[in-house]
Amino acid sequence: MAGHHTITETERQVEQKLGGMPINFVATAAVNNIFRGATAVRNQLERTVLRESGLSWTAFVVMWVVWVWEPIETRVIASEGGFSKATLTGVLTTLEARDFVTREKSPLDGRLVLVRLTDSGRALMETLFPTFNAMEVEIVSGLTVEETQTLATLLRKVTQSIEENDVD
Amino acid sequence: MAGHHTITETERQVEQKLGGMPINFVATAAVNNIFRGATAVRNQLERTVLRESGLSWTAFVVMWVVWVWEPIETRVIASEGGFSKATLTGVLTTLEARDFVTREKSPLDGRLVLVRLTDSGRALMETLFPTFNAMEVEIVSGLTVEETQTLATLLRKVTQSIEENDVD
DNA sequence: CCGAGATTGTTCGGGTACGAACAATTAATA
DNA sequence: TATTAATTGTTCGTACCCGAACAATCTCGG
Repeated sequence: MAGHHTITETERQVEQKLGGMPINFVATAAVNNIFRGATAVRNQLERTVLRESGLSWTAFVVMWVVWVWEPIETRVIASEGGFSKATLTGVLTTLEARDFVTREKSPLDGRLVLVRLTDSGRALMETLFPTFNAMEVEIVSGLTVEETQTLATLLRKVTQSIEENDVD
Repeated sequence: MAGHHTITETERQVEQKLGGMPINFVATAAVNNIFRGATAVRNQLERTVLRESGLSWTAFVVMWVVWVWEPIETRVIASEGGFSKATLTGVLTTLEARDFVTREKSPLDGRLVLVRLTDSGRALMETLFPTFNAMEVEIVSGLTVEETQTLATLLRKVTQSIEENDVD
């Protein structure tokens, strides 16, 4: 399913479209695969483990961060999860309506909102996370432990490099 | 900005939440980093090169696939891009309204729809892709060429493994 | 021929996803 | 202590994003 065309086939086509323009296909391949991998992983997890609980990927990430660090400020959740605060507002509203989390104003800083899991949310994560982790293991089962660690390290380098440049 | 908490800190918290349950943190780290990396890469490209052209990430991917392979059937675009056909319908409608692509029924199979770039769409890609590629190069600039290739290879393995299991 | 079954793109409904504008609150500065 | 500046979460508008249901179309056994 991963693409009907081979890589060299695609490269040949692109080179032809651009005449002699120098294109770095190694960089293109890496970026392409990051995104294709992320989509595949996300869809796989949403279609299997998350399906029965009715959580989207993002909702699960929010639940996980809150579960580990509660009480936690919303700005930290957004930063930790890698999405915007506007997105987080919507997801938190959904999770609150399903009685998985609660929102409360910080007593020390009126601008901040603290998020906690409800008992029901905590119970969900205690059964969901082990199942989720089992699927994560299956997802990287084609890689050795060393390769899995290398993958994580390389991706962390890319992410850090982007986020450092962002500050400029 | 990539997370206020260190990895070991998080692992300690999770282990405490789950008592003695065996969790594979290497798999978790890999999956986390795939997704954080993809989000960072996508946002970076959307905020820089894609911004001025008014294309979203997905719209660009569609444009790119069509540019390389036109005329192309919509089902191939969806498969190649890694998103659902429902998503593609919406994106194609947007791109058609902006006069970047055209849709036409296949003369051989009435169920299929063939997509092509307009002259305007082709002109856009010819100037946009080199710029896009330059940013891709910058994104992986923290990695050596060998590391970049390794990253692509490992991600391809993960994606393939998922998509092979999907068929079952 | 023909009807059951498979395939394709669209529609629909609900849930993200983002930037920009906003009001509330706190911090910084004179 | 005022007044400006910075920070935070929400709202708004627009654009994805997916699964499920659907109509149109093709396939293939009989």
